Amino acid sequence: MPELPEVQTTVNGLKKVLPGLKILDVWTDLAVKKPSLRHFDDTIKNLNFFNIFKKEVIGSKVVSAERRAKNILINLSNEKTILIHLKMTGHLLYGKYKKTTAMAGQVKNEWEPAEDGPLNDPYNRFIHVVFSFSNGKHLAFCDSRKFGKVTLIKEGELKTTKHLKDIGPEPLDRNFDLKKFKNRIKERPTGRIKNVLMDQNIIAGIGNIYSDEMLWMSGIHPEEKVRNITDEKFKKMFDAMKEVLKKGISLGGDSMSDYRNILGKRGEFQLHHRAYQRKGEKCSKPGCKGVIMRIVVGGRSAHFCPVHQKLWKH
DNA sequence: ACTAGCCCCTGGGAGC
DNA sequence: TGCTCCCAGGGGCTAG
Repeated sequence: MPELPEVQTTVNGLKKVLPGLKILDVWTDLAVKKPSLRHFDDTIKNLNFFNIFKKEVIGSKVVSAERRAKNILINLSNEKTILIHLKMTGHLLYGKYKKTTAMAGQVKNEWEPAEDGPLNDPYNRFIHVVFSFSNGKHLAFCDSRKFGKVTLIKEGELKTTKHLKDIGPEPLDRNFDLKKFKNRIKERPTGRIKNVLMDQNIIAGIGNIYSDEMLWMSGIHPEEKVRNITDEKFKKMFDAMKEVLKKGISLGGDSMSDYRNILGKRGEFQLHHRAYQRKGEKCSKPGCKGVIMRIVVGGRSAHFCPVHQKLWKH
């Protein structure tokens, strides 16, 4: 599940390869397959709008790439920005692709990695959008469940677009200190901490994996009400948040599921899970005798240790 | 303010 | 081998 560390890993890769490249073409299969181009969001919801998108980006150069929350922003020389949200199963792949057009009498119109392209991993085969660049390489948007979105943001609308305007502060910003963290979280005093941490409008970029991990580390039950959390616990949770997100980035993200970096390679954070997807396993906290369990919180699975992550008692 | 529930979507795993 | 059923979940949405 792409969360902040996975999106950052992708953006770190894009920063190295995209700036200066001119976009020559854009292809999608979403135009010919039902249910059309919902992936291109409001402004680009049908083929006509995809053609507008194409017209807007072809011929411009990539200036820079950045991350905001779980969104990838690719800034273009025409002062527009391509916004990509990977949602659950999306990732971007950079390298050489070849287009296959015909097979067994049927018109096929798909792309596959060339030998020197991104790794031909089974999870890298769901290609739905391909950008072609002036250096002969491609950027492919791969997304098995097709939840991801591609949008074009016009000049001056980055601050006001609905995709970004309500997003909370970046947890790894130097300026984002314990006091600000606490104030943001406490805006939802009756909320359950797991839900509040994953609310993008409170803090940006945290999803199911990293919220489970930071709560495990700080010894807080995922259903704990925010108003019950002590200052001491806030400090632990804040430190755990920074640690776990930085660790995720340094390990190249989490590839327990289908996330891959832009070269098609796995990250390694999944090898360091303490809670997420460890239901039934012994808690790895030294001295703790708990067994990790799974419950549903806010419609999402939450994994935690019932021994060292107890609910506050009244 | 908050929650539950539904929806988008489809590969993969379990069960038969 | 192949069928059916269920699950995963980010985020948008509605209804309560």
